[in-house]
Amino acid sequence: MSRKKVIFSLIENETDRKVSHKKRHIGLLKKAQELMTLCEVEMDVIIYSPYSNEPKVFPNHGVAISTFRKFKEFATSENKKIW
Amino acid sequence: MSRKKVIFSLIENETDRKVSHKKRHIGLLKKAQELMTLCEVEMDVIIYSPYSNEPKVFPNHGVAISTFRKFKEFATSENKKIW
DNA sequence: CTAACTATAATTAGTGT
DNA sequence: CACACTAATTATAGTTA
Repeated sequence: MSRKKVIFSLIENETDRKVSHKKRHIGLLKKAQELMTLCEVEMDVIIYSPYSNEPKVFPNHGVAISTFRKFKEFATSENKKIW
Repeated sequence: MSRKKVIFSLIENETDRKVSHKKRHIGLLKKAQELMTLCEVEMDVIIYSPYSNEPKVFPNHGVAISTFRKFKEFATSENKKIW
C-alpha cells in the first residue's frame, strides 16, 4: 500500500506478515476509534491472531459484552435462524 | 481527512455526519477484510449506528458468535472479573 | 527483534451533478 | 437522497538504523 500496491492474498513471508499485521492492527483500531468518535456509533471488535495469546477486544470487554448481547437479542427478536 | 484535517470530535452537522459515517463504515470493513486476508487473523466487528435498524455484523453472524464464544471462554479461564 | 523514516498507495472531506 | 470527482490527508510497504 505504499511503495507497492498490496496483493490481496496471504503474505507468504512470515516476518513481513508479522510486521504488516502489527501496523494494520494499529491502523484498524485507529479507524474504529475515529468512526466511534466522529459519528455516533457503538461498536466492538474482537481480533484473534497467531501473534498474541489473548484476543484483542476493542474498545473494552464491557462494550463487547454489551454489544454482543444486543446483537443476540436483535437476532432472536427477528426470529433469525442463526443460533 | 482530505480537503481538511479531521477534527477528532463528533461531527455536529447531521448530514455531514451521516455521509461521513457511510464512507468510513465502508472503509473500516475494507481494512478489516484486508487484515483477515493478508495476515492470518480471525476477527469480527459489530457496529450499531442510528442510521440502520439492524447491527452490521462482520464478516457474518456465524463468525461473530464463534469469536465471541472464544472470547468468553478465554475470559472465564483467565478468571477475569468481567462478567 | 523494534522503531523511525519516507515514498507511494489508499482513504476521504468537500464539491458538483 | 445517491453517486462521481479530486484535492488533501492518512496509512503503510519497503527501507534504514
